[in-house]
Amino acid sequence: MSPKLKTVESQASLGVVVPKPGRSWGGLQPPGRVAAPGWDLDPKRQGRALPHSPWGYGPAVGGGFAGLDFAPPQKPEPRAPSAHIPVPAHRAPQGKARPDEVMAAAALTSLSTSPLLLGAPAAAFSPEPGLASWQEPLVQPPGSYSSGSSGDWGWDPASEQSSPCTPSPPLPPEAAHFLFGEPAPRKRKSSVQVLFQCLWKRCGKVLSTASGMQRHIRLVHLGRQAEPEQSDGEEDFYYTELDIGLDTLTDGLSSLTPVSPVASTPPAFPHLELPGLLHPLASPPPPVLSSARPPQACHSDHSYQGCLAPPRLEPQPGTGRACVPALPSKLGANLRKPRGDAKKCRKVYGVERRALWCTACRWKKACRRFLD
DNA sequence: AATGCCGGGCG
DNA sequence: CGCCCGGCATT
Repeated sequence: MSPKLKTVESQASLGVVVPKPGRSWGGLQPPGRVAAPGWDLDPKRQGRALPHSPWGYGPAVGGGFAGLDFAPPQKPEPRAPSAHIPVPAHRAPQGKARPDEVMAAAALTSLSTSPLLLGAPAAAFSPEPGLASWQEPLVQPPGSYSSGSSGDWGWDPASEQSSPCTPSPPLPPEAAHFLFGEPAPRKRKSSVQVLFQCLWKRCGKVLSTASGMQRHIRLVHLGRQAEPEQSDGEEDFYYTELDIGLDTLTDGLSSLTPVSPVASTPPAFPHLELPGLLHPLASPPPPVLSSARPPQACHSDHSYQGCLAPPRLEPQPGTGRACVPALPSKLGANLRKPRGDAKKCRKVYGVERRALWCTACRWKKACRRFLD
């Protein structure tokens, strides 16, 4: 009879995705990245049936939500946000190393633990090379501004108005650390920064810690005040992780080749909470470019991981294109937009996870999540 | 071939 | 409107 049973899909996605009435965006992402579990769907024809359980990422997660009748997800196993990345506690100096090696090792060890050599921030990371350390208390110098929000920073593309430039101090060294790499100075290579992005409809807030994100969701969206302890874990459902290739960032930031002259208005990436750094585009003329703002860490290509354009960076649809100073709007020309090179939902999530795309993308419209 | 998305159709 | 897709420009 009916050729396509699209209703099935929509219901499936909506039903599953929306634990609460009124919310429709179901950009939920399985814990951890791309586990791409049982999506045995055929992206081609097939009426794009969704996988049997869009968010049932395997039993490992506790299989809380596989059906339509799902209730607020069972706490899917306290997702240790960045617990993956097993950092060997320490490369224990081998007993039988050559003397010089031992020396080197010793030197390194002392280096990494000596506060003196590291300047101030020593306090920020525990002696134990830890993710744990940065996850929570990071970005918070012992005695300085410790406002209500206990230690997670974040920036909020959507509710920008709140305070684009929170009265924040010059940017403590810790922050720099955070920006440029990892919390702990060691653990150099192939590092991945994990951020947490709120998936609530028009929010998109990004925080550095899962706990912070949970709190955000709990308070702002769920309107609860409950103690985190007695949370039922529903918040988990409303945010996702963003992986950010730090290497990319570091590269970009440190070795800024004097390229990308004008126009290139790359999406600022999340951690640039620095008031001035943010909004290279939305803000008026660059108040002189002293030596300040680096062109930006990534202006194209492979660095998209670090450039996940924060959803909705633009101030308002109404104001028209206040940004993009140059670019003599060749709009007159019927030409389409040159096709921004920002990675769109499709690329980011892949066809298989179409359900995670923004609506626009799903409808084959201009992507609204990763604006150019 | 894959992507991004305009233009347009349908309920 | 929301939703979807044909089809075309781009990559």
